[in-house]
Order: sequence, then structure tokens, then C-alpha cells
Amino acid sequence: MGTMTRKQREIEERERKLLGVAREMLIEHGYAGLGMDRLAEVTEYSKGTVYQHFSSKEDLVAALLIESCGQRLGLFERARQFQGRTRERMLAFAIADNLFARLQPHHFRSEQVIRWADLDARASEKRRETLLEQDRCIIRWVMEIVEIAVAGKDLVLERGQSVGGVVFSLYSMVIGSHWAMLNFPHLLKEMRVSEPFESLRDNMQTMLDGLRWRPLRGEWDYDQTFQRVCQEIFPHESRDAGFAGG
Amino acid sequence: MGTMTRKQREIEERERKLLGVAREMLIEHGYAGLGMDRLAEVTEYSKGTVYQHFSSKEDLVAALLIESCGQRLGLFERARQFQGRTRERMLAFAIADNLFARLQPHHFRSEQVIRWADLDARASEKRRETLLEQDRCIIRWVMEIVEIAVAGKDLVLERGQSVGGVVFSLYSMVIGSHWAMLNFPHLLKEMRVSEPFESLRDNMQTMLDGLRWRPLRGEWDYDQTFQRVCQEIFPHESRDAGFAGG
DNA sequence: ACCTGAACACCGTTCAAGT
DNA sequence: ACCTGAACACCGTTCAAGT
Repeated sequence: MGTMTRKQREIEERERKLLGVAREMLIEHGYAGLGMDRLAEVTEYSKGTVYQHFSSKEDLVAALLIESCGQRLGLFERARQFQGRTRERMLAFAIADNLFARLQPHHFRSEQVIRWADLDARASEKRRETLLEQDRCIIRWVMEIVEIAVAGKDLVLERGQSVGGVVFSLYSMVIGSHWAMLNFPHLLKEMRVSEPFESLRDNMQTMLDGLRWRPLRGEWDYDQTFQRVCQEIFPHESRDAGFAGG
Repeated sequence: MGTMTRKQREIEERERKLLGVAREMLIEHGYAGLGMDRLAEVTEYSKGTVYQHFSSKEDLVAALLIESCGQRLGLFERARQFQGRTRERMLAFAIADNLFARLQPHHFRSEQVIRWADLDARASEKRRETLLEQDRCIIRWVMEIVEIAVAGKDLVLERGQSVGGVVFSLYSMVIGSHWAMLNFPHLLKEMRVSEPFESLRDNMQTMLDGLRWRPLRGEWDYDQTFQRVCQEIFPHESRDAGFAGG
């Protein structure tokens, strides 16, 4: 949009700066440590100006969430491009999520905050809608793969199973693992799980085996798929995240 | 303890009343709607008295969590008594958790709050330690069953798998499902999952099949096990929770 | 038209005064 | 020794005044 006035560009620039500083504060000092007061002070804008951008503190956190969800969406979009068997393509999504969790370790804490807070009441209509749409988009992409797998007979659903149910199982395992890593490090220790990300990938494969999603682990070299996804789709990110490549 | 003085009993009684009213407020109006101010007002004690029981608002919520975790622990303790194959005994735990989630639907919201808040800094040492111990206890019981299954060859761990890893997979699926039900009802709708509790039970069975935990679903009538657990261990609760029995 | 920051409101927490 | 509630502190939010 080259039609933007200088004023509009200034406002955009200001919002970027506000979000940047706010993210730092949130990561560094948590939700309580992120103060509208201090944000104005640090960025050297007035409180009124901050409130022109964000209708409330929740709205500000919603804006931060939208930013990081956008990054996740980008990773998923690229994972979608991966060519291979349906189960391999599902693995590509798992890797995208995995990379996202490593690159944005603070994201889930913000997400927890915002989901808990009266987001529905306090964040702006527009930002709420954006968040919902981002969520829905990822679900749809994952459901799409499951549907293709079913259509191509890689996956045969038993009586009582459904495409959505399969997605629900994978989704809840991913969410639950992140939640446990974030909130229950002591429990991971009790379980003697030292590499939760690896464990999660392994557990997802076990789940897919349980669903009899072909080819099964015994019939295919998924370590190689993992390598291919890292190299072909995420060469940069997988290096940054420290994926050894195995 | 019949040695308790009248004073001590009065204090206990007061704490029960405070917790009861606080729970109502939390369920009814959320974390923000639970005010130390209003709690004192409604119970007709002074603020100072409230603070003699709970060192901070977080400490109060921690006390509520301890209460409901205690109830969960009770259900798990009874589930432990169930006699059967190792996989059936694991199912008994799943049912215990399921019943707990239905009987205490507010619990997970409080848990979210308290895990997110600076619990470690703001709840009293004693209550923090109690919560940790309750968590650990359940993990140990579940790990115990997995260990028995491995010892008895019902479950054979592949290279790279571990008892803790198995528990982590089940645990994260349970946590993640609850989290999704609580925070993403719109996503469940997108996935067309109308009965998340049933879906969760099914997904756990799929996971156990993926692990090849014997007897597999195809080799055993787990619907009957479900009935047995409900009738023998939780006759009361399963009726209250509206388990149709299928 | 836009920005500012003093003032307000709300609520968690404390503590001097009372019994 | 125990209880009270006025007062304090902190922080999200607003709005009258300024440019």
C-alpha cells in the first residue's frame, strides 16, 4: 500500500515500537510486570497515546498473540507445501508446531493469560475476530490432510471415529504437552522426561500408529522424512532451534 | 483429633465458610470477580481476619485448588482398588479423571489462574508444597501401573520409549483435552467434536493400541470394563455425572 | 485533530487502634 | 490475644486542558 500517508506510517511505526517493548516486558517480568504506565514511560509516549492503539491491557496482549500466531500460521503455510505421503505431511505440521514452540517460548504463557482473562469482554472486536480466524485456519489445514488421508485410504476410520476426532486427539496432545512443559516442569522431572519435544513427536507417531494411519512406523523411515522437512521446508529455523537432525 | 480446642474448631469452621463462599464467587464471577473485599463483606468477617487465613489472594486460590485436587486424589485412590488387567486398571484412572472433570468443571479454570499467577512467589510455602505433593502422588500411581504392565509383559517398550514417556503422552492428552474444552469451544465446533469426554476416552484407547498395550481393543470388551468400573468403584459419581453407561 | 498527564477508580494489602 | 476497618499502594483507565 504505497498510498499510505506519512501520518499513517508514523502510527504504524509507533505500534510496532509499542508491541516490541510490551513483548519484552511480558517475557521479562510476566503479565503483572507489563504495565500500561511503564509501557508509556519506556516508549516515551503518553498513556493516552497507548490507549489510542489498544483499548485495554487485554487488547494489547491480544495484539501480541496475533503477532506470534501469525508467525505460527506462516510456518504452517510452508509446511503445507511439503510433498509426500499424507502421514508425512501431517508430520510436517507437527514439526512446524514444534519449531514455533521453540522459537516463541513465551507465546504459550501469553496465550494462557489471554485465554484466561475476560478476553471476550475486554479485547477489541477486531482483534478477537482475527485470533479466532487464525485458530480456525490451522484446524482447517490439519483437517484437510486427515480428509485426504481418508479419501486415499491411508487412514480408515473405525465406527465412532471421525476426522474431527482425530484432529482433536493430536491437537490436545500438542496443547497438553506445551502446557505441561510450561507449568509442570516438576512433573516432567517426576516422569523422567528430559526431552519433552522429542517425546511429543514420538507420542504423536504412536498415536498415528494406533489409528493405523499408513504407512506405519515399521513400514517407513520417518527419521528421513523428518530430515527432509527440516532441510526442504525449514532449513533456517531448524538450525536456529537446534534440531540436531535425528 | 478430639484434642482440638473450641477455638481451633471455630477457626476451622471459619476457614470452611471462607473457602465455600470464595469458591462460589470464583465459579460465578471468575478470578477478577473474586475480591478479598467482597469475601470479607459477604462472610461478615473483617479483611484482617481473611488475611489471617490466607496470606494473599493467590494463597486463597491455592487453598481452593488443594481442596479440589484432594477430591481428585480420592477418586484416583478408589480407582486404584479396581482389579483387572493392567490396561483395564489404567482405564479406571481415566474414568476417575473424567468424573472429576465433570464433577468439578470449575477446577481447571482455577488451576489455570493459579499456575499462571506468580504462585511460586505469592502462595504460602505450605500450600505450594501440598499442591506439588498431590500432583506427584497421581503421577506415581499412574507410573506404577505402567511399570506393572511392563513387568508383566502386557506392554513392551520399544527402543527410545520409557515408562515416563508413556505417562507423559496420556497426561498431555488429558490436560490438553480439558484445556481445549475450557478455552476453545469454538475449535471443538470447528472439529465437529460434540462429545469431547467420549472422544477423549476413545483417543486414549487409540493411544494404548498404538503402544500395543495388551489386550488390544480388538481383543477385549472395554465397554464392559467401563461398566464394571462405573458400577464397582463409582456407582454414585457415575450416576451424578450422567454416564449413560455406554 | 491529536496528544498529554493529572486525576479517578478499583482492589489487594497493611497496621494502628480498639476490645 | 484477637479482631477491625480506615488508610495506603498500585495500576488500569479516562478526560479536561493544552498545542
